[in-house]
Amino acid sequence: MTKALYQQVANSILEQIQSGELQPGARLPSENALSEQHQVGRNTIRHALSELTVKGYVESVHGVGTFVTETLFPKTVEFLYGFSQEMAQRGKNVGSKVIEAKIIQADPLLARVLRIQLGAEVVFLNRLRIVDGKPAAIERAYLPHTFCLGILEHDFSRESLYDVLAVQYNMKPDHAEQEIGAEIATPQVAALMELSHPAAVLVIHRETRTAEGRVIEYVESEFRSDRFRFYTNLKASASSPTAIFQRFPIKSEEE
Amino acid sequence: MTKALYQQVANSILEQIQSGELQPGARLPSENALSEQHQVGRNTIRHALSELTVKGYVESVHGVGTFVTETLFPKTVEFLYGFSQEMAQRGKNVGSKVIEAKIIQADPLLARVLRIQLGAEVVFLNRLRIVDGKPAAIERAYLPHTFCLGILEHDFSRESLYDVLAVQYNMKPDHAEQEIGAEIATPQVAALMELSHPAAVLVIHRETRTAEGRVIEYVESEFRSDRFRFYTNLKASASSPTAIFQRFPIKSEEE
DNA sequence: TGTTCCTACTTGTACCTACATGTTCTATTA
DNA sequence: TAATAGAACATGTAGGTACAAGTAGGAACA
Repeated sequence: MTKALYQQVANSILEQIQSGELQPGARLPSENALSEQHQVGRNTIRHALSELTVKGYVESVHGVGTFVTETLFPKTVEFLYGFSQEMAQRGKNVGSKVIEAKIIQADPLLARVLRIQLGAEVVFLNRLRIVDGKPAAIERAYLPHTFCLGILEHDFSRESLYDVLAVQYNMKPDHAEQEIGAEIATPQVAALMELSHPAAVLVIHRETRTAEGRVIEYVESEFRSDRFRFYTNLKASASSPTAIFQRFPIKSEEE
Repeated sequence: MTKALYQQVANSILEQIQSGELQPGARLPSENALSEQHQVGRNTIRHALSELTVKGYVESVHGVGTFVTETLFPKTVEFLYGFSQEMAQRGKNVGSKVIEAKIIQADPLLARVLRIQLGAEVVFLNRLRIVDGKPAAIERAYLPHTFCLGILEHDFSRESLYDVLAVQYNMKPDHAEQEIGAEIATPQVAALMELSHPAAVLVIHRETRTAEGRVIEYVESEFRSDRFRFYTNLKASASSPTAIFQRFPIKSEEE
């Protein structure tokens, strides 16, 4: 199964960019030139360039040409790791305490988010994350059980969820979308994180997917706002990851 | 100057979505049907749908149809705009109330962030942002005065700061870095935003730069957490800086 | 009853033409 | 010399055709 022509062209150009053959700011050959080079129609070239534009690799200027994007910041500003890797990379000492780990049934929210049927089995993993000996965050992860049968036999106070998923189930997280909000910690959450009431926490909802687009997990978490900030780069030219918006209310603690 | 046909079509469909005429999950007419309805070629329809797909409003399924997106997380491919443009694009009615606008002297933090000398003149603009008639955010912007002499003569309850910077001073924001945190609103902030105490707010610190890397402004803002979330895409493709980390403490209310 | 196959319909890919619009540079003109 | 007009070339828009590929439902058959 060979890929579509426009993807081949896009890959070819992308390789030239990533190999340094095409430097940032460099001008690509014109669409007509590319059309001749690759022996495909101009539409196909435009399709390929459109893909690269959406992904932020190139920019077109009407009447002038198409250029490799100049990135002050590395293009993909954010990267996706599990909490453990993320913290380990920062030289932090990470621990986890499993509060709850069980199979539950998908409620309407979970069914919609995980793209599974209402009532289907869902792995529920509720952990307190500990950084340098102090409570830092609470993470409630929901995974479709079909993808990871028997996963609860692992001890997630020692093992990393993403490691297990990658090694045992060959499910590698590729991209995710998340929302960041602020809330007053509920008494339960405050107690677990040893916060005095009232305290503000960062509330994050995250959908993690594989490269193929399958939803691996949906995570709700609260981070201690005195220990964490989220950091983002914004860009004006290419498509950029951040936005402000109003959405559904973040649902309160379950049960 | 009338817009391009594909944009007209895209807008027409978008209006149907936003008006609720097309519910999330609903199926759009087929491309051929749309082509007949709007009396344009199928290519033009596909161009319009492609735009809507990139912006996350619709999704196409090969062989089945095109549907209004029903993800929890809309794929907002947003750019770096000022607050006004950002909100206007979402069809919100935006207003501003100038709380304070004056020249101050750079304290050590401002001097460091704005890359200017200690004590240099800084434009300070403190605004209450109003969306759809209700207080939504407080924004305290700091700009090096040398870049924008006389800027305070504008009425920023009507004019957009970014518009004035672009038109009058040719300073176009190109990229920015920001931190997102959570805090309990101070009594002053809570009062301005009509929040009952205690309330959690999203605290954002942002450094905005031109394409050349000059710092245009440093902004501190608080957003009502019941009206805003921040949205981010994460990608795992390469390894580079990460999203979560601890930074310098967000300083408390000045004065 | 249950399975298979075919058909109709959908989106996806690929090519073509034509003209509009914006930019840049060159040659002509005042 | 300086301004202008135009040529050449870039991307943008809009339309056409044809076929590939995926899906769903109904008809035919075992």
